[in-house]
Formats: sequence, structure tokens, C-alpha cells
Amino acid sequence: MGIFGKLSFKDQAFKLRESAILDATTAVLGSKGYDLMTMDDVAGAVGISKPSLYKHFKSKEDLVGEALIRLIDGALDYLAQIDPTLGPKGKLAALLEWALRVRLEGGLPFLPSTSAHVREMLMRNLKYVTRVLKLNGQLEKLVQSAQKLGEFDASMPSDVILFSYYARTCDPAVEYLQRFSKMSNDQVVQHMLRVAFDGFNAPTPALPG
Amino acid sequence: MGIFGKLSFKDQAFKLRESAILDATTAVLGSKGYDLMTMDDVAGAVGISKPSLYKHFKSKEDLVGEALIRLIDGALDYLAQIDPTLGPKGKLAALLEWALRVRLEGGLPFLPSTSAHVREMLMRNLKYVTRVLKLNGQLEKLVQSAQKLGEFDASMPSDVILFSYYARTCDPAVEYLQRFSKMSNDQVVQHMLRVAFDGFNAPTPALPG
DNA sequence: GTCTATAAGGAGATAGAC
DNA sequence: GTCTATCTCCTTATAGAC
Repeated sequence: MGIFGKLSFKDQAFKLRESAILDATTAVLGSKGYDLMTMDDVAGAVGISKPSLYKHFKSKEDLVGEALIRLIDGALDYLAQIDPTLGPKGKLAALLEWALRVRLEGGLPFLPSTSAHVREMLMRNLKYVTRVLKLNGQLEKLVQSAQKLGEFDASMPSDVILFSYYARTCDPAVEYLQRFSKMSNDQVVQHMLRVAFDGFNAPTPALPG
Repeated sequence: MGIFGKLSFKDQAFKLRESAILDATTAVLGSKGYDLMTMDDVAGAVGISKPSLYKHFKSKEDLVGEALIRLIDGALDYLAQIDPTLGPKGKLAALLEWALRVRLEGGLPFLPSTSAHVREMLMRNLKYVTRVLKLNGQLEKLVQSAQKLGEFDASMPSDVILFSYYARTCDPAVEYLQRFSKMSNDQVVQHMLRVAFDGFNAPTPALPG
């Protein structure tokens, strides 16, 4: 039995096309953003007509919601797959690294730093909100564990670290470095991780021993 | 002689209205972003009609360009005014604090993390590019000085720190904290500065002595 | 289910009266 | 210079043929 289970060939084709639509949506979202993305863009990228697109997704909001849900599911899958022997800080670093690499390859962060308008739209999407809360719960626990273990600064509210962590996944510095510096993608990732975890300041020399 | 110099009363009124238009533009940009901002929004906020708006600014791009130029000039003015006895790190901290406070009061960062579309539009605006380069040159010098003085991590390319510094001025974590945490604006600012300069990691204990 | 053709409405920009 | 009214284009969404 294949990955589609007991679906008929027709349903399999339908699912495949749906997946292709979501791929195209993610790509267009990444390059133009929500407001400038048109349904014509998506239909054109997939190679179908606009009415066919509307047979799969009932509106632009619905389409974008599904694409973003898939991104969050990807983050949840990645998180579940990380070496369980890593500590919370190590896991957060691995997930951030993954998110940065996805972006450098033209993808989207799992939690786009979208405008108030888009945020509002997504908050009305119950399915999306549910997934976001699931991911958020896991990340919140990791942050708090890292603080308790002394890996993260425990004098700061965990909110501050958690929201800043989200922000680092969509840090615009990534695009600027990719565009204006001569660095490889690997170097960009390493530097972004460094800045996120250690900040701008020079490292204080560690205690001897 | 007043701040308008030798202008006639009519010209003074014209300049005042222009300033009011730019204020409204900045406010609308801050709340809706470029793509969703309409010329009707701006005209309505100022209390004039759309054709009058077009007498002052020949296009939406022009209007937004002028508003952003004024923001950059504000940053340059603030920078010139900072206590000159502060070191480069202190100056950068002061400017970032100022930018964060402006945003918390509903304003815009001086370098908005805009979409590729908006960035492209601004890069075609020679006047804007000139101002950005002026500010960028000053910030670049400050970053490099801070690195030479051992205030910032000298093992990182200055590009990385500079672009990350820009990113912190428009960090979306600010809005999330303002919205979902119980903190005062002062607390938000202090925490954001802390995270930017020190990162997530727990502070390493300093060498004794 | 897929397409061609089109409705409905929004938004940038302007004509022309005052 | 300011306004009312309008043009034009673009975008979401759908009707209706095959």
C-alpha cells in the first residue's frame, strides 16, 4: 500500500496536484509575500487555470492557510526527528539552523513575520491556530528547560527568548547577507546562529578550569 | 525669522500640509504596510481629497519614499545628538533604544524590513538611497570601532553585526511582547536590548578581579 | 474537473468644474 | 489648489460550456 492508502488513482492524482499547488503557493509567498501574491501567479506556476485552483481551495486565505499549516507540520516533523540526546538548547539550535537553511534555499520560515493583516487572517483559521499552538507549546518547554539547565539566561522572561527565537527564523539579515556578502550559505547560517545565541558583544573570557 | 525662512504664508501652509501628509503616511505605513496602504487612507487621515494629495506627491511610490527619507533623517539627527562621550557600542545601543521606542509608540523603524518589492522600489529612489548610504556609513564605522575596541565580537564579519543590528530595529518580537506580555514599554525595550547584545545564552561568569 | 469568459469591486491616477 | 466624478487596470471569485 502506497503513501496514499486506499485512495483511487483519481484521488491520488488529486492529492498530488494539491501538493503541487501548495509547493507553488509556498514559492510565490516566499518571493512576493501575501499581498502581492495573486491566484493567477499560483495557477500559472502550477500550470492549471484559476477556476481549477478554486476547485481545490475555496479562497486565497484558505490556500495560504493550508500552505502555512504544511510548513508548521514540517517544523513539527523536524523537531520530532532531532537527536533526542541533545539538550534543549541543542534542539533549538538545530531547528533554527534548519529553518535558516530552508529560507536560504528560497523557502519560507515556519512562522513568517507577516503583517498585522496576515496575522489577523491566520488567527481566524482554527486549523492553523491549533498547529501553531502545538509547535509553540513544544518550543516554550524547550526554552524554559534551557533556562532551568543554565543554558539560556534565566534572568529573562521566557517570553522574550521565545518571541526573539521566532524572530530569528525570519531575520531579514539572512537575505541581506546572502545578497551583499560573499559568504556561502553555510557561513551565513553559522553566523546567524552565533549572533542569535551570543549577541553582538565580545565573549567574556571564561573562568579558568 | 521662523523655521520656514522667507517663505510666504501660502508656502508655509503648503509645507505644513505636506508635513501632515507625511505624518499620516508614516502612521498608515506602520499599521497596514506598504501594499495595503491606499492613497484614500492617507487622504482620509489628513482630511483632504485624493487629487489634493497628488498635487503634493506625484505617486504612491514618491509619497512613501519621502516619508521614509524623513525617518532616516530623524535617525541621522538623533545620532548626531547622542552624547559624544559614549563609546561606539553605547551610541549603537542608544540609537537602537530610540528606534524601539519609536516603534512602541506606533511609529516605524528607520529601516523597515520590507518585502523584496518595496526594497526594489526604494532602491530606484536616488534620494532615498543617498540617505540610506549616509546612515549606513556611520553605523558601519560604529560597528567596526566597537569591534576594534573589544566591545563587539571581533571574530565576526562586521556585515553580520551591521545587518543584524538593522534587523533588531524592526524585530517583530517587539510587537508580540507588547501584545501578549504584561510588560511596560520600558521593560520591552530593556529586554530587547539585552537579547540583541547578549543573545539567548546564559552569561558566562566573568574572570575574578 | 477542466477550461473560456466574465462579473464585481478595489485602488492608482486624472479630467474638469469651481 | 481643492473638490466631485470618472477612467483604467488589476484581482478575487464564479458562471456555464465541454
